[in-house]
Amino acid sequence: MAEPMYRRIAQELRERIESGILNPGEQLPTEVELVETYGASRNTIRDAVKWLATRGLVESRPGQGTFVTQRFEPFVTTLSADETGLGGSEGEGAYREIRERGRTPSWSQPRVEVQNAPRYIAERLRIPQGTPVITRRQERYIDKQPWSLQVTAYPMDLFTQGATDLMMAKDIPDGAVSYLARTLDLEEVGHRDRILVRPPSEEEAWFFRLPDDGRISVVSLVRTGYRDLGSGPEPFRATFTTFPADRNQFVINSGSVPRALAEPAVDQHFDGSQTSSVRETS
Amino acid sequence: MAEPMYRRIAQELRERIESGILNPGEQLPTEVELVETYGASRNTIRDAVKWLATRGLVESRPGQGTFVTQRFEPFVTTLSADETGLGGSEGEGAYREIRERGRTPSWSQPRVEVQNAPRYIAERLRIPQGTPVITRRQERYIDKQPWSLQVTAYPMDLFTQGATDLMMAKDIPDGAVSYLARTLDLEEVGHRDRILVRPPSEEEAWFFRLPDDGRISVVSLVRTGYRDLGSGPEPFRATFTTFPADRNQFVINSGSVPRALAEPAVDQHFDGSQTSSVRETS
DNA sequence: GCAAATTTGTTCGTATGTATT
DNA sequence: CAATACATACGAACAAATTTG
Repeated sequence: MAEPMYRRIAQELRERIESGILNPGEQLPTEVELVETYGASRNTIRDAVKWLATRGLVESRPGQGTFVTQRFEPFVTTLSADETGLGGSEGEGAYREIRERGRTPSWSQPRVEVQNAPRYIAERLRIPQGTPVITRRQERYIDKQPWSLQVTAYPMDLFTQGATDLMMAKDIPDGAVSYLARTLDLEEVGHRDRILVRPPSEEEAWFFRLPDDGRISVVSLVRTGYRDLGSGPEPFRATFTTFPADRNQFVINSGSVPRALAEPAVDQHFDGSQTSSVRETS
Repeated sequence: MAEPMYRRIAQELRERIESGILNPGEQLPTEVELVETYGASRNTIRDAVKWLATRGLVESRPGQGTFVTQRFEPFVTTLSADETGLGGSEGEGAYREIRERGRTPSWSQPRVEVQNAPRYIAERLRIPQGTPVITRRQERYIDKQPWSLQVTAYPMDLFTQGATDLMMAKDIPDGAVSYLARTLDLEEVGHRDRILVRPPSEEEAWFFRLPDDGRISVVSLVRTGYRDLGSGPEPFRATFTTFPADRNQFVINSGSVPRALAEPAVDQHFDGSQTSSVRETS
């Protein structure tokens, strides 16, 4: 009796899902059917289903029913560019990687804005909060599915000094970094990537069609690009890219590694091998 | 009337939390108090509180009350080792980074096991599933708080060929990679990191004290190390490290970047600037 | 295009159990 | 042991979304 009834029901449904009796996309019995099957009240059945829904095992749709959640096939992005410029998560290298993997990239026209740097930009560019910066924002798709949201922030200086295309709401085909190299003789001597995981913003949840309970996080990739004016590396751009965490993986190569593009890893927990006994979710 | 009552109540409580009227760790009014405040039934109040709990804003404790969730200060791990070997997420480099940041690392004695390679190991080492491998497993702490779980798998060959310490349940002070270099003249010519985000296993949820609803994911870092026997890079070890996603960030340096260790980034969404109107969570 | 049937969503009331102080 | 606070469970009614006839 330690286990409450709604949990026992949830467990049993869970086993039916994990053993493959109920396949992804399939409909669960309706609430009324479950009431009859388990001899519990409808509220208790609903508690059980909600327990499963919270854990992402099922999704309920009003007027239709409750369905086993569909998993996405993960997409792999290589953060380190190789000698040929393949990968790197940005610009043409990223799109080439997608094509190399047999899929089709597409992207929106950039939206350009001058805004007063909020904290997360100011910190990266080492400027006071509120300083005007140019931001270029783009939605990126794979096979027409929303894949990532990208925003890059540049100090206004770069525009003043002649990089006028930064303010144009059109693609820079060879990438903004090489445009800046061409135009201002500005060389990116290095960059630093930060990776963090956080709940989606409303905009992100909407764009990626994530459930509105924040259960699925986004991976936020922040790349700061540095130039050197003689006194050490100084940031001149910050790129913020977000990816839904449930269908993206990232790869970083270092030194000599196999030539082939990395395949998705099995997205699977490595539990305590044979050590752990049948410990159930308590 | 479009918005159900429990959502309006949840919204109002949420605003009280986000505006700082209710601070992290503080207790919410009890259910009975909320019943009086909002003139709703206790079940409706509970629905509102559950809505907040699902999103990780509050946590309920039986017999005590409901409290605003405490956030952790993020810890930053540098995945790319610098010239001095600082960082790199493994072995002494990782512990040096922790000390450099003014915190204290500790770790468990490794647990060594010979097990039949499950799929996620077999795929990395490119061996058939079920082949025996040596696994070394370690818990790692920062300031006594659980920080990460690490498992490294090696092919049995390495042991057979003389790397007998791999099977000893004691620390290899300078790291297993340099031990293998010393003993077998095995050079790691490169490695590939994979980063993915997934719900915690039961063991992980327990070790990291994560809520049991799987709301907080773990970041899984998979590093495959390669050697070269003349026919291109071949994997000889696979290290799986998991970190709770809500309190860890990762940094990868490339080229010339500032010397100082990277500080945590503001873990904050960049919403559609001024574009988005007052769209509420629907 | 509409009405009926189906299915989940919201809300109330009530009673009892369990954990903590 | 008593008081407090959240957890579980039942029953009932009506609302809202969707599909079907």
